[in-house]
Order: sequence, then structure tokens, then C-alpha cells
Amino acid sequence: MDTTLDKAYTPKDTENEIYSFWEKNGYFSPNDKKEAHPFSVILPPPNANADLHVGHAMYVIEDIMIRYHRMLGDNTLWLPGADHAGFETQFVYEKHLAKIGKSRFDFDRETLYKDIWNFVHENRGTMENQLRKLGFSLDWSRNIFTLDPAIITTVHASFKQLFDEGLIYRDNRLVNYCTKDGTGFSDLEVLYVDRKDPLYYMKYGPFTIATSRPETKFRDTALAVNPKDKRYKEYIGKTLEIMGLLGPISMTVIPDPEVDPSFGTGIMKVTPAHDPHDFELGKKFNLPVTPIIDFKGRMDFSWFLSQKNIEPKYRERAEKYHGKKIAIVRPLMVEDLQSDGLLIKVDEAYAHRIGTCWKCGTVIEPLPLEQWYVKVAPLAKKALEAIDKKKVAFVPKRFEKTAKQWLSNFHDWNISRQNVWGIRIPAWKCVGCLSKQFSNSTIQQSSSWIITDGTPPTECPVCLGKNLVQDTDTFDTWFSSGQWSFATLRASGKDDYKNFYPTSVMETGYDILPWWVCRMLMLGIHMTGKVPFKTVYLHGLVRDSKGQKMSKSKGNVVNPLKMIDQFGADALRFALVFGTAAGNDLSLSEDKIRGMRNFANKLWNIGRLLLLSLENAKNSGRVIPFYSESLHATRLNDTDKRLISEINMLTSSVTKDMEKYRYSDAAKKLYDFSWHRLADQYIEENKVRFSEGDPEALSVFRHVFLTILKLLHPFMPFITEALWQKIPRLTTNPLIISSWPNQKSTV
RNA sequence: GCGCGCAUAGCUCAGUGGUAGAGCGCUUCGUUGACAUCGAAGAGGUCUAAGGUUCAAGUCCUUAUGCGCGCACCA
Repeated sequence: MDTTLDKAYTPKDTENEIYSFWEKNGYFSPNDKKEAHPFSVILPPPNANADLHVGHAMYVIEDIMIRYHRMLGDNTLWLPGADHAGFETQFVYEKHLAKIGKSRFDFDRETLYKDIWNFVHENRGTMENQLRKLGFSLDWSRNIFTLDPAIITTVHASFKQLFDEGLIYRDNRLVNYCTKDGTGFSDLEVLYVDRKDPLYYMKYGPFTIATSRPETKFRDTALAVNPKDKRYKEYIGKTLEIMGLLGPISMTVIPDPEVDPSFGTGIMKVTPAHDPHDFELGKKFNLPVTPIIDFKGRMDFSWFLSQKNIEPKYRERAEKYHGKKIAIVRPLMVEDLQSDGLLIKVDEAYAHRIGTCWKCGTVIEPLPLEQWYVKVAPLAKKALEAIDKKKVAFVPKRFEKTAKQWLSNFHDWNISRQNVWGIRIPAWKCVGCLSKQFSNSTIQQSSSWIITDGTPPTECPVCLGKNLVQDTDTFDTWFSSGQWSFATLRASGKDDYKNFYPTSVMETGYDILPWWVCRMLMLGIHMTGKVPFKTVYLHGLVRDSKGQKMSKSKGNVVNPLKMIDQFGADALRFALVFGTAAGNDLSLSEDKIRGMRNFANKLWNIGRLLLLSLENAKNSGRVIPFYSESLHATRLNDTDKRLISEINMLTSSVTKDMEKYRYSDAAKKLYDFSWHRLADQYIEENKVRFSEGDPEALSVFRHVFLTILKLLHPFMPFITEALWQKIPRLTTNPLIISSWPNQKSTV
């Protein structure tokens, strides 16, 4: 064994070597000892085709938990995976297509899917190697992809079961639709932004109405007023002839207690096809759902133009508007409203919030579309009960309330996506039956669907027809992700589900609490009868040195790989934990990482001094005994004994912190003790003894330092392992699988 | 409107009712072998405000102010 060390620690030389040493020897896999307690964590699967960002580095908390429990001797599993990230990945792929002058519509479904598959798999290894660079002790032999057949099987089976139980249904209602990306979204994926837009006041029969969406007025089907509003009471129930841009329309005035009399003029126009509130109102009053905007975000006047005997003026207008985007039509309408004397005024800076596509920023259009919905309330109820019965604990505790709030307020969940890249929904329709039912041209009525476990059905159970068409939609990625905790363990082989479900801890960013954690709770409990995890630990967002959110456009993004390259993975890891409270956002600066690199170097040089001293002692024929209780009792002086007592106190205090998820505290104590107590005090005061080869001093120094290496290992796995392997000690185990210290332990 | 969080050193933030902390920055001094990615010494705080609980409050409770986040409404 080479016992000399370089003057400064160079992580680059050692990290890769140590990682492959660990991986090759299977240390990341569970020890499978029968008497061992199970401890399991499932890594939130990063997007398979994207590079890691510094937020992913926060999963270091999971590695700390895992390494700690592995050293405790627990049967420890940290399961890695990669996410196909349905819509998100397809979005990236479409950008890539655009660069080469193509679009997804140039390909048939199968080709497109295969092309995205290849695109993803070209990039997939990158993300995984980046996780390795971070030192994450993931069991790669169990690596799972969200599109692995075993996962798809589980997702299909759950869908069928939920459908059979009546917890999934098909409905035609207004969907949050992005006309640019061509897909609908769940409520959670709509990003609301504050904007200032014109509010148009226009003449509406005897009234004045205010609207920010004049383009929808062509398909208004009613007027609504607050029943308590005295100004309009007499109109309720009456049908009025109203002059519009395309001639007169007759409309009934209906009561709606939700109309705010103080907003605008207190009269609301009702457009069931393009406003969720109006849609519900329309259901109540039996109003027709008549769209004017199509799925590309264009005005569709075909319903009007197909009529006979239209006045030329109106035909001309409709033709002018037809097929154009909303933004183009609005000013045209304003002109026409003015020339018809219908425009009263325009409030140019009306402040409101508007739903946009979280990915591309396009304004979300509520459009009527048939989709699959999960009936959330019964599932949420079970999750709420589990929380109340303390079957799930939250760290920090305050997120329990947040989770409960979400679970109490979820609407039914639209899980259909008009994407190709994803798990296709195992639902088929019979063309024969369909043609018989198909009467209403604007709204497609629900008909009976054939749901299977994924196997294509051979014939229609109703008419025995063989012409069956599969739903072209795929699942919302979160529908499958919501089953990740049990789907993975069922897929990863052997007895993993039996041994490791429910998992010990679910650790992720608080920003996906509603998207992921709540859904895993709901689906996990419903599908398995058990909570999917016993503890939820949530970490905050990584921000820049000034506390600003990182973004590419601001140019303040910290690249974790660059930082690892520059300062080492241990330094980055320690910087992310040091001085960071669970659930709070944290500021990360290069300065902080550099500071932690300096700490790593400090450790390195403590090790270097120890090794040099041991080597000198050996060369002069001294035998350095290993620390033991009898050595302690018979030979140590007070100075040495005091240090031993302090390292024992540190050990129990750090252990307590580890148990209570107080990683920042543990890290600080270790930093402080190593640097300021051991190096600055003990070593400085006893330097002469070391150089003289004092056996007791060196024995104590070695014992204390090895103990520190153990305690620090979960945080800084590379340098601690590297030093550990250089230092003569009793056990032969590498540090990663050596035992967590207690007050009696020898090293 | 509802909910959550934050307010502590110049900056960024920890802080588990018991003598105010860290990282970075700053000042002064110090390089013959552990480390200048260092060492020694130091400056810098009415812990946002007001009230309350307590032997004891940065910490618990109430209220206020400012900032941030989420949700709902938004014709």
C-alpha cells in the first residue's frame, strides 16, 4: 500500500476510480442478510434524455440516508431509474425536428415513437453517468426505465382495475388545451401568469358587457346575472334579441349567483364551449356547447358559413375571420364593432391572471374534448386517512398540511395526453358501434369502451365487430409516475416488493408535492393497500448566491458537473447540505463549494500528517497499538482521554442528527470538530509527540480520524474512502460497508 | 380571498426554550516539511416591531409591517 499522499487533494484522480471500485464489488446492492432491517429509497427518476442540473444534486440527501443505513448494517436499497418524461421529452424532440426543418406531423405514429426512443436512448447514459459522478450509491443492477415492459404492464393493469372499479371514466368537458403543443393537460400543469390585457366593453342588446375575450362572443349562448342584482332582476328568464357582429342572436338571461355584480357591468356572457365556469353553468341550463376556436387555436366559422341565406356583409366578415388566429381576429373585430356602433370603450390595461402552457407559454384554451379522468375524491380520502393515522410522516412537518390541502382540493384528474411519446392508453372503440351512435356532429358522445390489460381485444363484445380502434392518446406521465413506488419494486425482480415495500423514505423537491408525492400516496394506497413510503422528506430549490432562482436566461445556472470537475463531488455535496434546512430553498455559490473543497483538502492533510507520522514511527521501530478500551484505561493521558470523550460525544450527537434527518447539523459538527478541534487544537498541541512517534498520541489520532472518516462518509464518500484505504486499521472492509461507529467501537 | 414560508453579522444562511453561530467577505500579523486550498488574533448583532407565556424567548403564542411562494377567483 502506498502511504504517501500528494500535498493537495485532487478529487479528479480518485473519484472515478473509487466509484467503479464500489460498483464492481456490488456494494450498492442490498446485503440480503435475513436479520437486517430493510431500508429503501427510490430515486425520483430524472428525465432520461436530459443532463442533470444542480437540483438533481440535492438527491445527495438520499445518498446520505442510504450510506448511513448501509453502515448501520441495514438491508439497504436505493433504486435508480430514468423517466421517459412523456410530453417534456416529446417537446424537446420536436424542437430537434424543427431544427432540421421537420415536424412531428411528417411521421406516422410508429416511426415517431421509434425515433424518439432512439433519441432518448442515445442520451440516456449521460444522465446515469452524471449520477455516478455525484457519488450516488445507487444499485445499478436494478436500474429501471419508466417504459420498461414490466412497468407498462403494471400501469395498464392499474388503469383497468380503476376503470372496473368506476374510478376512471371518460368524459367530454373543457380541457386545458395548448394549441401549440397540441395536447390537453391536467389542472396542475396550467401555469397562471399575471398579465395586462384589454377589457372590451360592448353593447349587448339593452346591456353593456365587459369581456377580455371578444372572439368568443360569437358563440355566446346566454347571459347571466346575479339573481340578487336588482338592476337586472326583471330580465331573468327572458329571451332577448341581441345584435352581434354576425347579425341578431337570441339569448336567454339566466341567474347565476357566482356573477359578481360589481365586476364590469354585472352582466356576464356565457360561452359554454370556451370557459369552464360557463361550461358548468351551461350544463345546468341545458345550453349547447358550440365551439368557435379549433384545436389549432384558430377561429372556426364553418358552422356559420355553412348556413344559407346569410347577409353578404356578415358572410364577408365570417370569411375574413375564419381560420385566423385569435390575436389576428381581435383587432379586426374591434374595427367592426366600432363601425356597427357596438363598441363602448376599451380598458387597455385590465390586470388579470391567465393560464398558460407551463412548457411553451402559449395561452391555454379551454376546449371541449373527450378524455379519461380519474375520480380523485375516493383515492384522496384514503391518502388523507393514512396521513391522519400517522402512517406517513413529513419532514419538515409543515408539508403535512400542504399535502392535506392538496388532497382535499384536487379536481378529477385528466390523464389523457395527445402525445405519442408515452404509454398508450389500453382502450379500444368499436368502429361498428361508433358509427351507429354518432349523431351529434359537434360533440362526440361517450360510447362503450373496451379496456384491457394492454392486450388488443379481438372483437367487440357488443356487436362482435372486428374493427376496433385504439385510443390514440397516451397517459399523463404522472399517472405512471404515481405508481412508481410499487411498479418499480415489482419490476426490479426477486423479492424486492416483499422486502422493500413500503419504502422507508420518499425524498424529493417540495415543488412536486402535488404532482408526484400526493399521487403516489393516492395510487399507492389504493393499488397495494399500503402507504408507498413511511416518511416524506422534502428539500427546497437550489438558488444562486444571491438567492435568485436559477435560469438559463439569467445566466446564473450552476452546472453541477463543472463544479465536480473543479472542486470535486464531495465539495459540491457538502456545500448542498451544510447550512441548509430541510424544505427551505438554499443559496449555492461557487465560493461555498470552494470553501467545502478547502475542507476536503484539510481532511486530506490531516490524513497526510497521520500517515507521515505513522511511517516515521514505523521506520524508527515503534509499534503503534490500535486504540482499545484497555489502552484507554492504562496508557492514555488526560489530553488524549479528553479527545476520545469528545469524539464519542460527537458520534452520538451526529448519530442522533442522522436519525432525525438533521443533516446540516451533523455536517456542521463534523466540519467544526475536524478542523477546529482536531486539526487546530489537538494536532497543533501534540505535533511534537507525533514527530517523536509517541504510540499513545498516534493511536488516539488514528482512532479519532478514522471515526471522523466514518461519520463523514455519507456526506463526503470519495475522500473518506480514499483516506480510509490508506490508513492501517483493524478491519479490512472498505469504508462504504464498514460499521457506523458507536462509543465502544474500534476501527 | 385562502394557505404556507421568510425577516439573525457586509452577503448567503444555520439555529432542538438555557452564555448569539457558520460559510464567504473584511482588518492585523505570521511561510524552515500536514495543509497559504494554511495558521494566529480581531472587528462586525437592540436576532423586523409591539404585546403575551415562562425562572429563562432568536426559538412558543397573538398582532402588525415588509418580502417570497402556492392555490382559488378573474366575464
